[in-house]
Amino acid sequence: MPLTKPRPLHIVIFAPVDVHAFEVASVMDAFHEANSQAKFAQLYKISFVAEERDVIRCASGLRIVPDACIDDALPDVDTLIAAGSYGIPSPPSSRVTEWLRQRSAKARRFGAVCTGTFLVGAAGLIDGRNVTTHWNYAEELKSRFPSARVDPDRIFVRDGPLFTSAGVSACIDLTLALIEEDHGRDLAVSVARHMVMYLKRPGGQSQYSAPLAAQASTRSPVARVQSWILEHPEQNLSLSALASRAAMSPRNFSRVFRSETGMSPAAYVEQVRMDKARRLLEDTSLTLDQVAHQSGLGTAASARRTFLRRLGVSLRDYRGRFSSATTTGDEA
DNA sequence: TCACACGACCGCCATC
DNA sequence: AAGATGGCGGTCGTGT
Repeated sequence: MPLTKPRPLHIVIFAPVDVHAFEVASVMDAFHEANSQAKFAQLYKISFVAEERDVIRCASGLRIVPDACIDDALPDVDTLIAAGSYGIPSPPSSRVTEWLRQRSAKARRFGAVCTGTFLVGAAGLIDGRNVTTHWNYAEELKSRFPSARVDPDRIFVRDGPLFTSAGVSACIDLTLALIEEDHGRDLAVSVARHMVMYLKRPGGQSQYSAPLAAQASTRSPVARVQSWILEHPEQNLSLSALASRAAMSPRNFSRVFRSETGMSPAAYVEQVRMDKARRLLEDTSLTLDQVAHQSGLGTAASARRTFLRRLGVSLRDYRGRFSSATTTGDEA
């Protein structure tokens, strides 16, 4: 019976007319770098989509060919990203706004980089939401979408499943944050290093992307607890324990955590523990019981259940498949 | 494999 | 008055 690899997350990048080539390329490069850095298979499948199948002329004059157009079937979209154009994008066609609405509704998360926020806005997806965009167009965004809460000082804003980023190079910060959210801090650091980027930008707190901000000590109680979880996955991380660490009631902590991170405390804890366990399996020769304990997944038996549920493989099979000691060289 | 126990989540309402 | 917070209880998922 063939082993089930973790299924790659399908990233779909939509480009408008006069797109900033840098934004498309850097987002794709960062996800591609994550694939290269990972020792196992493919973490991300990336599709570049435009309204039509024709070659796109970017604002700079660079010409690129879309993988697909919006009429094509795109199975299992995990993350939908609308790229920005040079200046404020002209209002998208109703085909595009309808496509954005339908795709974002099915995606796990969606959003925009730079002035791409105008596109998701035109699709009605930022009403009542916290968003950002290129600082130069923040006022215009506010006037066009008065119900959206626009914060022009942020590099990256997350509001539930919706994410938006500031201009141009901030889309790399956004991508690093998404990678960290999916696969943990170590991979995000590694990708940032290879792209010669700061994982955490120097400067004010407001510049930090949301998941990365968990590193900072002066952030919200939730961010501090996230940081604690990352450093102590083996400890008691029950809802009540986390809530008391944040000096909140369990009910309120649960509520605030979800509103800030888009996921429940337990889901976040499990993701962090899985990430730790995967690294231990890949990089060490600890016994399965030791891996389970050190990652906070309990016993080898309970960790096995978690692995089967999340990845479809047992710990033993995962190590056999992905451990650096047994890498067969066929990953690509 | 099944039943039971427990914890997490979340809607609802009260309170601050 | 309105938003933030906390408690209760029903439901669901998971571990033993």
